[in-house]
Amino acid sequence: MASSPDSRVPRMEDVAREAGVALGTVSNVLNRPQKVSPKVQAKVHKAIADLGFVPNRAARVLAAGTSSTIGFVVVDLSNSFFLDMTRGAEREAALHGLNLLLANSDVDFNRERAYLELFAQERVAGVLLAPVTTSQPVPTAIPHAFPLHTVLLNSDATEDACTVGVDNELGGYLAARHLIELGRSRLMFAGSPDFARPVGQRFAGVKRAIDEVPTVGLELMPTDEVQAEDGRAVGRAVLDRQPSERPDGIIASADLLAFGIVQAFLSTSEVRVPQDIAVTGYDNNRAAWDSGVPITTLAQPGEESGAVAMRMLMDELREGRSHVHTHTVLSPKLLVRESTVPRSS
Amino acid sequence: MASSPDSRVPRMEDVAREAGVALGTVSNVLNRPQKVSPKVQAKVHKAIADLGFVPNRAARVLAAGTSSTIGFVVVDLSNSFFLDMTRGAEREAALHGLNLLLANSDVDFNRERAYLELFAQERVAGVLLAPVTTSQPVPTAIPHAFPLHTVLLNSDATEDACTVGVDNELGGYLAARHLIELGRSRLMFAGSPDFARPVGQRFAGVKRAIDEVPTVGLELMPTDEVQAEDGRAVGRAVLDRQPSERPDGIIASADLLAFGIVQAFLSTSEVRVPQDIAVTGYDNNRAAWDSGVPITTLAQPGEESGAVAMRMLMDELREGRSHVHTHTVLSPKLLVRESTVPRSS
DNA sequence: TTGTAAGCGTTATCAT
DNA sequence: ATGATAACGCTTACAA
Repeated sequence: MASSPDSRVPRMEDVAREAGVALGTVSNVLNRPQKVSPKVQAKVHKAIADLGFVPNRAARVLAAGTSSTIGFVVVDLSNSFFLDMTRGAEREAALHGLNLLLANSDVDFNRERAYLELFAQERVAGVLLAPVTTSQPVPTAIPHAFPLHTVLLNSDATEDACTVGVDNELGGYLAARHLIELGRSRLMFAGSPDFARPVGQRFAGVKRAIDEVPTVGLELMPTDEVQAEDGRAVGRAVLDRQPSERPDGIIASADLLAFGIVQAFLSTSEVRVPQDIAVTGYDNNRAAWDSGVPITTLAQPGEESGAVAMRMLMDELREGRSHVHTHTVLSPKLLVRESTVPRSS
Repeated sequence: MASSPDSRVPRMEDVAREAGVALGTVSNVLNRPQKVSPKVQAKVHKAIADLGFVPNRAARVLAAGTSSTIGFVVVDLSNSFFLDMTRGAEREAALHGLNLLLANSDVDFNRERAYLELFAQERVAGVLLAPVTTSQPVPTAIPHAFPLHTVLLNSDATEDACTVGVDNELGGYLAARHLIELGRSRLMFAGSPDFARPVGQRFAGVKRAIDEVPTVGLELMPTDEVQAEDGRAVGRAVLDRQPSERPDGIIASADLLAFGIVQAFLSTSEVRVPQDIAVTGYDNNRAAWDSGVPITTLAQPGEESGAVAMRMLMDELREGRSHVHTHTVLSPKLLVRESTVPRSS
């Protein structure tokens, strides 16, 4: 048998023949409809439908030298902050006829690099990167010397790329300020400032707020990670102390951490939240929503980050050589819930 | 100016020249290393590194006619069941040198179709699809007559494609059976069997269990959606009744629903969970984990679904014309937690 | 291993 | 609009 006689994938040439027009006309119908009369367009579209023609993007990218897809490498899709970013980016991309493809690095630096490499090979128009964060100042932005237009999300300003970040120092400050205004004076910060750069920044903000009020003290309670389990450990450690030795306000560096802390307290009747100890989280992570006691947190503008980043990327693509990297810093918003202020009803 | 004199993107030809070998040899080094001597390979790799050469996949796909990337269109990445699928699929793909790109349809049928179309245009090797579920028997599997190898996840068997699903009827049965064995006899099913096919199947399973025991009654409590808010509404409705009119066991068709129900009960002291009313959820969704009272649920094998689906897809790709669609049904597992059985300690 | 060359399915340009 | 044709960057086959 020479080759299956059936169903070869139709090409533009086949569509042209079927519609009785020139190949170039089919291409025009698809890419520059305004250059083709409505009657001819109709014929072409009918032929496309009849044949089940699906344009070949590989050929398109190769010939045109440009792609209309954007790649987004995300550090952790299970965190709603990052998932929200993809929503914002996607919405913005759709407005401009761009497609968004996702890759989950899952907090694995090697996978992050592999996906960036993949997108580079695919010659996507550009990439959005919410990088694996470490305690390093700059997250080793773009791996190879390849001209891959990249916007960094949830990142600090760097010379290598446009960035959009959230003011973590401010977030820490707002959390501490909130507790201080509620009259708390023995604060505890749960989390390790060295764990990741954002955590260190939040801690710095907390310290700034504390330094403004001499009567307020701060204690650091390091944790291994920032999961609920680590929070429960913190909670138990606090419960093991004499009541007079306990803090009256805890600033957790992540929602899941706060969640675990609250959970540990709720499992006993020794400590009431927030009456005895108020607790704040960070991220407004839906995975920690609606816990027994809703947790006061700092909402990170996820969708906005994604949308802003996508716009910055489009600017960069449009500007070409004359482009100068820019940096946007968005502000977190304090969401007061029952873990710091009892329900008023 | 003719064209920017600087940094043109290097091609294989440039690598070949730099390394002092033939173009075909560079291609071989990349695709069939065993055909090239180690010494030459080293030279080529050095040239690739020096030039910062990044192979062009568009050209590769076009020339070879095959791609090594798989597209995965996911209905709802915020549900950990589906996110787990992507992890399983990715792990399996990586084992065989395939890349996995994600697209989030976000429960939007139009976006689902658009992404499938995109993957078809990209000529990916195949696609995995966790479709938007409706109450229709078959989720209008593959949109166009294009030969896009597709495996459906979280789906019932269909003639059009390979599928891997989870036995929802069994899940409903196991949940009801569990409550019955705990001595509950006035059961309530929260959720609308018509909302989506899986819900209807879970309800059928519940009925089967109920029918096996004449002394147990079942009541249906429809909801609009399956979110925490709908659960709170169910909880309030139950609380509004006389205690004697209340169920002693509630089977929620989703974790968030169960979550809302439990929350409503916890906010009063009228009903204790599980002593007065036991509650089960469905999905083992991490978004509902670690609630005040951990919720008994049916864990869906997410990672396994993804891995199995990817393997089925690879079989399909390998078998070509002789392929016959197959169907796998995985079983959910009952995870007993405190919303049905009080902590033993 | 080399060197050559025929595709792969588009885009884009040209004169008609 | 047409018809023809040169890219685009790679894979693959072939003869040397």
